Amino acid sequence: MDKAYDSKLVEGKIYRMWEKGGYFKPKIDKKKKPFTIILPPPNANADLHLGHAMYVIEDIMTRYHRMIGDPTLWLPGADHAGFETQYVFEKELAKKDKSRFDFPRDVLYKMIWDFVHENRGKMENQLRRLGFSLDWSRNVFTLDQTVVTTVYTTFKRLFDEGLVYRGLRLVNYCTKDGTGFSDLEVKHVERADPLYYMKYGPFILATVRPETKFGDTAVAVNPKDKRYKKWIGKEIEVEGLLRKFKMKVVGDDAIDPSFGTGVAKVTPSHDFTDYEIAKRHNLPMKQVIGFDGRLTDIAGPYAGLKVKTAREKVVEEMKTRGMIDHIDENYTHTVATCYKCGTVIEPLPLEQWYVKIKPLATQATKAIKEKKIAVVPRRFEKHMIQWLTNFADWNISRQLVWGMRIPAWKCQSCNEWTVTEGEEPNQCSKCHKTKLQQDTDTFDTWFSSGQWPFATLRVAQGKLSDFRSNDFNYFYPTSVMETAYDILPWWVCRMIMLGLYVTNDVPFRTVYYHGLIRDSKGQKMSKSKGNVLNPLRLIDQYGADALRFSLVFGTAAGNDQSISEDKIRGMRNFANKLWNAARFVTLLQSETKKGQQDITFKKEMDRIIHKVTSYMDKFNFNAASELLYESFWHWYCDQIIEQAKNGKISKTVLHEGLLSYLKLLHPFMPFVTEELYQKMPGWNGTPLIVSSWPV
RNA sequence: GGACGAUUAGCUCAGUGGUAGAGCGCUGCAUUCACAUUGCAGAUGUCGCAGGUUCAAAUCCUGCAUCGUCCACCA
Repeated sequence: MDKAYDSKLVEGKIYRMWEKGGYFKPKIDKKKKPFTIILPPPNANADLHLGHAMYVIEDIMTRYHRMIGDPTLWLPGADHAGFETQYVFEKELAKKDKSRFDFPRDVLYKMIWDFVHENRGKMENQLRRLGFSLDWSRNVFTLDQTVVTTVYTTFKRLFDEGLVYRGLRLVNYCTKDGTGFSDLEVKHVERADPLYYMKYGPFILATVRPETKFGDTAVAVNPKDKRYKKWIGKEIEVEGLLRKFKMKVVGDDAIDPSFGTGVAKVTPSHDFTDYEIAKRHNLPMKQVIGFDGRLTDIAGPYAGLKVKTAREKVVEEMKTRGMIDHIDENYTHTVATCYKCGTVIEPLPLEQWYVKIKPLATQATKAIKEKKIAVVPRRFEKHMIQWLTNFADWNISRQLVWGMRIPAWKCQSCNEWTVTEGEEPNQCSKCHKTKLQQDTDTFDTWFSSGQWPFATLRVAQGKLSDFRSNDFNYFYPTSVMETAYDILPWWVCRMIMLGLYVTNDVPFRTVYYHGLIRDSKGQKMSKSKGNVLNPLRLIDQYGADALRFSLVFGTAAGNDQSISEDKIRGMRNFANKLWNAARFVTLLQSETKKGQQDITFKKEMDRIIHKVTSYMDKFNFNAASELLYESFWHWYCDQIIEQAKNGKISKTVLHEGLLSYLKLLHPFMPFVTEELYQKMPGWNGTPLIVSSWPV
């Protein structure tokens, strides 16, 4: 054996041995309760980042349960990541001076498909480099036909039961990316913008968006506001930029008398509050901003201008015509922006598919409150219930090509929608006419990933070999969902809602949240900041075991952590310590002489085994790793090995102790422990990964 | 405006009722001893602040401060 542990010589070889040996596949035993984790599917076309390495917690659980004898499945997958991927692909197109509009839909789809599949293997090999014991024979892609069919079936059932409906309302629309979003994809940022006090008939009113004035259909005041009470219900005459026009005054509680002058213009097509006011007062809608982010014909000479330019021109013209009273230049407010590209989100009126959330969320909340799903750490239970209580109906339509096209066809005669489980209908379900046109939109990616736990396990449904068709019945509900807390509303809550709806059972019995990884200064890692640490580089330099151990050591569940290379180096040293302790033990000649401290040693070893096991069962991997590190280094190595040199501990007992440590440490540091286990004298030929946990 | 988290050794963080902990760093000593990716010895903290509960509080309660995160339609 070499004097130092060299991870490069070991990791590839060991992983191939595991994979070839089929050790990642569960041994199904109907009499035993399985342990199941579904890996949160990384984007198929993107490299892993350090955050993905936190899934090591799932590998720790998986390896532990495999060793205690549970039929254990950790199922891998890849996400087509609709919007994210199309966004990246469009950037690639832009480099070649092309855009998505240069290609027919099916050609574009094919191009993105190829793009994704060229990159897909990369991510999967990175998961292997981390040592993840995923059952690759069950690998699933979100666009696999069986998954698509499952998602379509759910959509149809939701539609048939009135839980999905077509609605025309204001949508969060990014005019740059050309798609609408759900509320969650909107990022609110604080910003300073001029607040224009403009003359509006008999009033002066404040607005940051004078360019939308062509879409005004009323003026609103608070009904309790004494200053304006007499105007409510009356019509006012306003000198506009285009012409003189008449405008109704309505009283509405949404108006805050203390803001501005207490008078607001109502632009129902471009403001959520105004839209609500319009609904209450039956006001017409006038769309002045188009989906291209330019003003429509309603804006007369300003038509065709982009919003920003239009605002400047409108303000300029109003200034020269004395229509602006004054401008508050120090006004700060929050603006809705696209979470991806930062463009200001325009609320625009658009017909979309919505999931009625209330009935689904009620079920989900009930399941959490009744402890059908345990939440680790506990504090996130409150977050989840808050989210479930506050969710608005979910817009699942996206104006994208990359994704599952919505299986809904609109009748050209009666305008009714026919929804199927994917097959093209030959007639309208209402009027039976045959001229139908499919919705051009695709599903929000989260609508499909929200069904991931059962969609993955149902993947075969009798179509493939037998052992897989029974997966759903055997492995569902899954044991643990382990993910970063930042996708709690996007993903976890939706999985619970859709899981309960479709399967009548929770999708997982426990949800464990890990924190985010930040750089050594505590800042969020991002490509633009240039502080991203590549997990592969760290693995190359320190070994996968060291990286893995440093991610769980000293990290409480749900807390963010700053990663530092110093820490990883320290854990590499620990792997090396393990290596050398094992080297020492293997160098010993076997003998049967008893040592006077043997009993005491065994007792302490038992205590450690018991403690670590109990920590594992309680999801306290941090405590387990610390106890193992501390006791192995400073007790087993510093004291026991020294005692063994003096004959106080027998060599047999020392050897047994080491075997226990290799087993206990295996979930955390699978490579070095496996390598050493197989080097131990008297190894019986069974790999450590499928050996039994010490008791 | 609301919610949540953090505040503990120089740095990064564990610890949730019973005499303050780890990693890294620091100081001194040790080198043909399994390991210098090492060993031995050592220093360092009124556990954010102020009250309260308790025989006992870093830990529970109340209030405050600072930092951070998420949410929220003030035009």
